[in-house]
Amino acid sequence: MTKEDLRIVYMGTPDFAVESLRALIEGGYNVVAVVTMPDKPVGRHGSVLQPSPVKQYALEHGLKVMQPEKLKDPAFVEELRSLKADLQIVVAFRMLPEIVWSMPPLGTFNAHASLLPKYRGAAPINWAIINGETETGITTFFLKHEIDTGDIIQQVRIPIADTDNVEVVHDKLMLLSGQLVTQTIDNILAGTVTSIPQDQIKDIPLTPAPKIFRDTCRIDWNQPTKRIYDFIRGLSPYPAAWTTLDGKSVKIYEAEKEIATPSCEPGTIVSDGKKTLKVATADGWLNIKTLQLEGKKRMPVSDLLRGLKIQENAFFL
RNA sequence: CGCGGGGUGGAGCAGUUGGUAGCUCGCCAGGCUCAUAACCUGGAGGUCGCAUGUUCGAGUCCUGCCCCCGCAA
Repeated sequence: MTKEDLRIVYMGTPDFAVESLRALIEGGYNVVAVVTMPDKPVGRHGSVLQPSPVKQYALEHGLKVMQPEKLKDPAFVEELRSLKADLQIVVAFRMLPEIVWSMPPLGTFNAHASLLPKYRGAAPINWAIINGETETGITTFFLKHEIDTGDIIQQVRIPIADTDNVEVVHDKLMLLSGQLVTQTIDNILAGTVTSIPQDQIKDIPLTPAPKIFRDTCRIDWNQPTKRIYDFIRGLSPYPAAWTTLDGKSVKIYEAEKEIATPSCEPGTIVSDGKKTLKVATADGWLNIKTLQLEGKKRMPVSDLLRGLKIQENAFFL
């Protein structure tokens, strides 16, 4: 079978998933349909429905788009079956029922943004950075019942620099995932795939990467500098670590570590009123560089300090 | 029609009960200095988001619209 004959159904939703779809289309693969989330309201006020990034790309390229409300819906399953796909590929989508992933003869594989079995779950990039990992990567694996536990096909790894935030790592992995997806297909076609069960990989702590909610993003200034530093970059630019000042929320996007013994309570703000604003932690300081006050735009600390007068004993909570 | 904050010279903000705009910076010119995110002097730059009204007169009040942001999804 050649790649032109191979009938592929692609499933994905956000920007991250567009890159792999693009790699397929530009690589001349035969994508017979794209499955993505139904249009959802986006934004503050309206009930305006937004198509997912994957749907937008698919439409621009004249691909068939399916947006089932429920993946177990018989009508959807029937339509999927009628496509006679040989292979299904999932990137940043959602949990699939067995009836769907077990359908194609060659199976269904997923590209996941971590070095499985580490960081199984919805937010692998965030958690890898939050936990101070120095490397991560992309893993392709065949789907099975439990999420992100399938047999591993291929992996690529990249280093995480101490200064990388989610945006940087996300973009790198996004590009890599496109390459790995096409490589994986080629290997499947060539019959050179030897997938290995994840439980054969020993001596690795199974750090989970669950979906992140707002409560999780609140900064605890009683933590050590390094922990908070990783926490901030692991949530930047989205969903963003936050704290409060005078009862208002403040998102912090960028900070620098400063080693120096704190002489005051964690959370205490020290500022020269011009260029710098630093906060005491359990064992040092964090020099805040970029932040955003509730109702304001994101801005550098120096901009903020031109207008806002920090009080003498101000502190973050 | 989900709740809320905001749109004022290049940046961030003030502007009291309506009477044509101010602060901290930046910028330009000059001065001082070995030097500085230093200091001094002078200067340019705003039809106060848009459009309607009310008024002798509106950034400041009414109405409509556009845009930005926080929460919630």
